[in-house]
Amino acid sequence: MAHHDLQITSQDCGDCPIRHRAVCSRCEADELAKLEQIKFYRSYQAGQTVIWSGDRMDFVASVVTGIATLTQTMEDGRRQMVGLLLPSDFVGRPGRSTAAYDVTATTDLVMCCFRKKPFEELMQTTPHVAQRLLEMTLDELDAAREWMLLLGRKTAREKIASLLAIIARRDASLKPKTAKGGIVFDLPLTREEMADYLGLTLETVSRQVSALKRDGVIELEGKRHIIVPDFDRLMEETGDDSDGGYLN
Amino acid sequence: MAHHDLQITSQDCGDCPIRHRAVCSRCEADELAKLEQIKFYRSYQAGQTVIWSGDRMDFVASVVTGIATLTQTMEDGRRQMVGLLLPSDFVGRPGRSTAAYDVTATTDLVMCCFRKKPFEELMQTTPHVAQRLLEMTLDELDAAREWMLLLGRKTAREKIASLLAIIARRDASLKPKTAKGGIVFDLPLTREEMADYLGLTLETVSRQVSALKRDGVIELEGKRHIIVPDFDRLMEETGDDSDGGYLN
DNA sequence: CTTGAGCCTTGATTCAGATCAAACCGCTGC
DNA sequence: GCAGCGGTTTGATCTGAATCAAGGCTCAAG
Repeated sequence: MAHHDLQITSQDCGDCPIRHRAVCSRCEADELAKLEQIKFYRSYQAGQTVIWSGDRMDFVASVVTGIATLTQTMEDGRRQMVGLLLPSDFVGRPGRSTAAYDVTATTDLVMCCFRKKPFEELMQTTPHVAQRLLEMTLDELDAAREWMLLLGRKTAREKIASLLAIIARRDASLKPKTAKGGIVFDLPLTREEMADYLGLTLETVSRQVSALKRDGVIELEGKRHIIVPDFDRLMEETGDDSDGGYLN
Repeated sequence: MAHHDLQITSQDCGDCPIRHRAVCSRCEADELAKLEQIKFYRSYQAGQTVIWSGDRMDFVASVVTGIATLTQTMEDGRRQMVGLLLPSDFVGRPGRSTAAYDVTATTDLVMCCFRKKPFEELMQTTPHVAQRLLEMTLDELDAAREWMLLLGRKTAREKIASLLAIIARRDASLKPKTAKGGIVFDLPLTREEMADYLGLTLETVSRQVSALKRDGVIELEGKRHIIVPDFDRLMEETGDDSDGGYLN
């Protein structure tokens, strides 16, 4: 309801950290100029709700920095995360006027927003935005289907290992290049959020993280900082095919 | 490997049963003519595999009649269905050269195929195909997220009720209009396929179907023919919000 | 009419993960 | 210094669905 969002000094798209990955990545200079005219930034603090499911939503947006989650909640409170939004990911759906999911900032978050109407018009006239959005949506659909296999058929231990592998990979693709021979990253999620992601309880998440630590698959520094001494070993624990099969 | 597909007499797009729902639904006469030039039909018998995951796939296609499934399989044989393809649904991904999932015909199946190269070129030149494909992909993504809630958080009974409701609804939207006061349809899936859809075992599926029957939520005629005397009652069993919330 | 294959149901038992319960850790604010 | 709180761990117990194991139904082929 109330927006606690801060206005941010407008920024040049040329300097944007997600310029080459987001929905605008295919745009030529003239298209970018048009986008720049209708864009505005919003910031949210960690823990804040960006939108509630069912609320009117008159903008679409890209995550610039920080992490947000998409969740669905049943009447009795059971929750399932259905999307984990990292920088460059897209929020909202052209052609839909209300939000279908709760969107929550899990870290401090900056989003680059476009009012929906102008954005939709722009999609009609500049094919590069629509093209890129289709590509991103297809990628998300693939990710959702991978996630369905995890939810439907994997054991608790495999689920945890899979989530760690996913975060490690995504993290690696954002960071320039970390020291080799041991992947290191911070969990951006609480145990409860991990549980909502994986379709488990937070107690089971905690137990299985401890078990992976006990078995030497991971090391912990504090509760959030993860060290993976042997990534292949972690991959074995995910239950996935060894050959990731990420061919085009 | 071997294709047991039959060639079908070419058909006029104007008479096509999915003309107004498939990826071609937005096309003008001239665009349709171009599509018509590169299309060809393929038929598969119930049970046949259309494509294996990892296989080269040089076409994309629409389901014209019949039902197909998308499934993922783990090395040890655990299977999860990740897509249920009804008439007008789209198969394949522009810009990808190998199949990501197993595609199987669960009933006799006719697909309208387009060679990938020409289809991709056509997408560049005729915006209506790309637009419609984006819309369909976004719909699929929403369905996948609904499915994730089901897999992660619903009980076996709720899963069965949800699947029956989904099939009933999809069925109703294809058929012109059935007699009111009691929805009636045939299950297009075996118990095992239902289990693969829901992340359950076939025994649990069988037990819960029996339980819903015992409790009067559904009636059975044979093993596949379902009668739903009170659709609201079935909806209560799904665990979903009563107000479907399907506002645009 | 019998046989067998595919599909389905039902029962007995087991077990992975949920639930219930307690306590711990690392903060922040006083 | 310590009270309080959010996040986390760990233990004990329970339970829903998996697993293991028979049979049953239907239909097609012999």
